[in-house]
Amino acid sequence: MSLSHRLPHAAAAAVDPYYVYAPHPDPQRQGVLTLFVAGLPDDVKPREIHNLFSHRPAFDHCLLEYTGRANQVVAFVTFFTHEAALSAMTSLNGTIFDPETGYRLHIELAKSTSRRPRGGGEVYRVIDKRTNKTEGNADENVGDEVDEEVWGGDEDGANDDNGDGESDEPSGTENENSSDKNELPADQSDQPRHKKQNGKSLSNDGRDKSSNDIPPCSTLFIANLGDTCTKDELNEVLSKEPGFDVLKMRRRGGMPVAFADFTDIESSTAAMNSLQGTVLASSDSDGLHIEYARSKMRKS
DNA sequence: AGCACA
Repeated sequence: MSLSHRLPHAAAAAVDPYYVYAPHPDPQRQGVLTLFVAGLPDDVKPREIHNLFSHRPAFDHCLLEYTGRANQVVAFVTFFTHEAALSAMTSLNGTIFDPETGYRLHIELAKSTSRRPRGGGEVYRVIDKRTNKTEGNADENVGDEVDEEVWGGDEDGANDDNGDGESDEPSGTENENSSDKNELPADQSDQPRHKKQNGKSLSNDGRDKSSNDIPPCSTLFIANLGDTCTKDELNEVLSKEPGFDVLKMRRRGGMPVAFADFTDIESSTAAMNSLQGTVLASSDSDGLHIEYARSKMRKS
C-alpha cells in the first residue's frame, strides 16, 4: 500500500547534520523566543504542531497560520527562553514531516517574539486565511472570511535584514495585517489540485509529485532567479538541503538559471518541495521556480 | 516560460 518498502532513511533522520546552526547567526534575532516553522504540508493540523513542540523543554505556546498564499502553511512556536527555542530548532529542523511527500520542517528564529495569547493557552491558535479549503478538510467553510483577530505582532523594530547575506533566506512574517506580500519564505505550492484530490494519498499515476510533465530526477532545474542572483546566494540556501551535492549556474543572455544536483531523487524531491517559491534577497517576483531537470547533471 | 555540462 504505502511506499514503506522503499523508504530511504526517511523519518529516522530527526536530526540532520546539514542543519547545524551557528549559535548566533543573526544578531538581530538574538532575544527572540519564537520559532518560525515552514515546510508544512497544506493539510497540517494545529494539533500536529502542538504535539510536535509541546514536549520540548520550556515550550510556551504555538500558532498555526494558513497563509492563503499558494498552499502555504506556517507556524510560530514560542518558548520561555531563547536557548530553549534554539534547542528545539536544532533538534527538529529538517525533520521529515510527511514521508509520503518528503516535506521537511524548515525552522528558523522568527523575526520577533510572538505575543502571548490573552486568556489561556489551551486552545490551538489558528489563523486561517484560506478562502478555498480544498484539501485535508472535510467541512466546507467556503464563505469563511479571513480571521485576523489573533496576534498583531508589530512591536518589533527589526524589519529589513538585508545585511551581508548570512543565511539570508527569507523569514516568515507575522504581520498578517501588513500589506506587504514579499516576505513569504518557502513556498511548496506547486501541487495543482486535481479535480477530486484529497489531502492524503494522491491517486496519481504513481510518479511525479510536483513537476508536472518532467519525470523525477536527482538534478533540479531552478528558474525565476533575479538577475542579480549569485551562485553563492543560491548555494547558501541549497546547502541546507540534505543530499545536496553540486550547483551550477548559467546565464544565457537573459535571466540566470541554475542546476542543482542531489545524491538521489528522494533528496531532490524533498528539496524541491521545501524550497519551491523561496524568495531570495535578489528575487524580485515570486521566488524560486524549481522543477526536475530534464537530464541529470554530468560531472567530470 | 526559461534546461547545461559532456
